[in-house]
Amino acid sequence: MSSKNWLTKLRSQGYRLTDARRAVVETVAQSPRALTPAEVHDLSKEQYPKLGLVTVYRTLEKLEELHLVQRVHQEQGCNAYLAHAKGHQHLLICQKCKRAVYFEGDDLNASFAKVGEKHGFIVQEHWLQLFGICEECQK
Amino acid sequence: MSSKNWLTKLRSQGYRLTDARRAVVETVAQSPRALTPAEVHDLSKEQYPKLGLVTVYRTLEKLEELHLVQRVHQEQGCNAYLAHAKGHQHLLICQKCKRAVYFEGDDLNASFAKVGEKHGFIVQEHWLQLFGICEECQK
DNA sequence: CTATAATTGAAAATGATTTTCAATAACAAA
DNA sequence: TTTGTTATTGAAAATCATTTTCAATTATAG
Repeated sequence: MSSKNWLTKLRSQGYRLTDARRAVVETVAQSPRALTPAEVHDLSKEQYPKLGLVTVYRTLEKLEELHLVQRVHQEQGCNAYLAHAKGHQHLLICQKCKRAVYFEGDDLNASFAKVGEKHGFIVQEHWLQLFGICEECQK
Repeated sequence: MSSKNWLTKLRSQGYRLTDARRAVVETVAQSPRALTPAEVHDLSKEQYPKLGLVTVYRTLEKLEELHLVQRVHQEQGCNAYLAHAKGHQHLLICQKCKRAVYFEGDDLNASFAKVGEKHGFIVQEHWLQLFGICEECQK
């Protein structure tokens, strides 16, 4: 989904479209990797220099609420945001350049339910992330 | 591994055994769920009231370094510590009581490598956690 | 028992995030 | 358009978790 659609969705939820929001949305929507609020701030200021860090936090909060971005957990921290994929997908993250790629894993659900059963649990959610080295970084 | 073994390991690494450390170790070693530093502090003070929160942080840091505990990531936060399992295991966490149970998933490695391949990645690590409701909490 | 050096807790410092607030700007309605 | 209302903004202050500093304490080697 492009940044234009994100703005449309924001608007349709009653939020106003401002230059600050446009800058944040563009930055996050086109990033190949998850970004921290501070990174979003730095990058977005190139487009809109007046942007305050507080507004970045507030905008990311709204984007998460609308499921346009998701929080990504990594060794280095758990406060980075990435454009959300449609449906339930999992992440493959490059340990070098941090590039994030979504993949489906629907065939796993059954085996997860089975693991739960074995321990008396009813499994309702799962969290799966793979870490490795991407094609680019292998060179 | 019991708290006694943890103390032995600490000692064998040259760390001194103090009442503060004994209290923290006992608390974490016998907990069925991951605990935040603040929770460890509260619980351990029952055994050793003088205990400072700073010492809890420092002790958890050492326990993590010795692979006696691991950090657990959850919706509510990513700063909770749990007794570590032997080898590489995954977690099954109850969404109600937070009880954590380890399970093996070695058969998954091959399918993870395949997913990576499909995207040009060499997969080196993975992160898997299941969330659900445990037997107790289903009642 | 003693000397040394690790460990401690309190207080201060740090860093990330949130709240407060007056000024600004988006946009619905005229 | 213009205007009025109200959401949004950025700066500064407040908060909260974590880390650092430091002088006093205490574990332990000898």
